[in-house]
Amino acid sequence: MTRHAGGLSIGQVAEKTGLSVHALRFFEREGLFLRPIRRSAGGQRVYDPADVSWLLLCNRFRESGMPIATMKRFAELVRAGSGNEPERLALLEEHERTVQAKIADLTASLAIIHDKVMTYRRHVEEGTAAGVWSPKPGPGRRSA
Amino acid sequence: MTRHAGGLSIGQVAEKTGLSVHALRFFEREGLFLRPIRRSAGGQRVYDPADVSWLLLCNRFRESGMPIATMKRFAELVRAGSGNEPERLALLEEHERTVQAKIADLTASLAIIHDKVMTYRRHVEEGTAAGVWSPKPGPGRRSA
DNA sequence: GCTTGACCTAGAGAGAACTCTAGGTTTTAG
DNA sequence: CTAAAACCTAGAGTTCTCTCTAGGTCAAGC
Repeated sequence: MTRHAGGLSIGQVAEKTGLSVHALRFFEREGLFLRPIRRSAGGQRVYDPADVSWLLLCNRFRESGMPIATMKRFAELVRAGSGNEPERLALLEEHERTVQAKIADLTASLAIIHDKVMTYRRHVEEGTAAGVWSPKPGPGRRSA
Repeated sequence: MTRHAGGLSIGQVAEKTGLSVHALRFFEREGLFLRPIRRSAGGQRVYDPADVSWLLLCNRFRESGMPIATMKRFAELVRAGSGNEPERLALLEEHERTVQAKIADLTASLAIIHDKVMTYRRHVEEGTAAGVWSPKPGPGRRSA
């Protein structure tokens, strides 16, 4: 695809964003873009750098577990133009809380997992087996 | 179900673990338990307290994003009895790293999301709109 | 001008982890 | 004893997020 005023092909955008071309088309069908993607004379997609920035933000949302439906909602608000900033803010704040909660949960789980790791390390080093799970909870307790 | 020597019904286990009875049967089919679940004379499942402890650990694994296939692998190692502790340790260590990475990613995303939240807060308070996404990147830059 | 690689659409398929259904049996409470 | 609640199996269905296929079209290099 010849340069369309700084335009990028779907393949180039895929490379820059780490998303597959399939995923980019999928996102478009889902209405995640801020505006219609331009097309070349031959019908191929032409992306602007702004689309790439937006996709990078979307990627952050995705990586932090935001469902596509929510990204879509956010995109709709942005597309609707100014006036709904409080709604956008509310959406972002809620997602922020969600992410904070997720981090807290993971951190709690991590502590427990780390505990098991330490327990197993001791056992492996010392060649003992006490305190780890066994099929029939043999002589002692079962806990690691 | 009459008490089978401290045994618990599937419903009781569901309540204690927060898993649905469907999920418990599913886990069993998937081979996530450390040993076959006993059955009452009438064919109903009878769980031991040890099964509940194991499920609670499994829940931690699940909540921290461990795939069922990996939990199954861990269960298999435990079922196989002692001797494979180094393998169990390796599995746990890898999961620990995965969780750490996940927390790091989320933390990075959170920083960016928090940034956007702060930006929007300012805009909403001041009634301005500069610096936030708009459909046609109007007068200024587009970044928030 | 032709081959090769990138791109197009519409829609099917995948897989992860459940969840639910249908049709029937067992337990428990009154 | 009986009715309701809980349980059983096997297997189909759901949700989410892509991913892949089939059957072409478009673009770029030699």
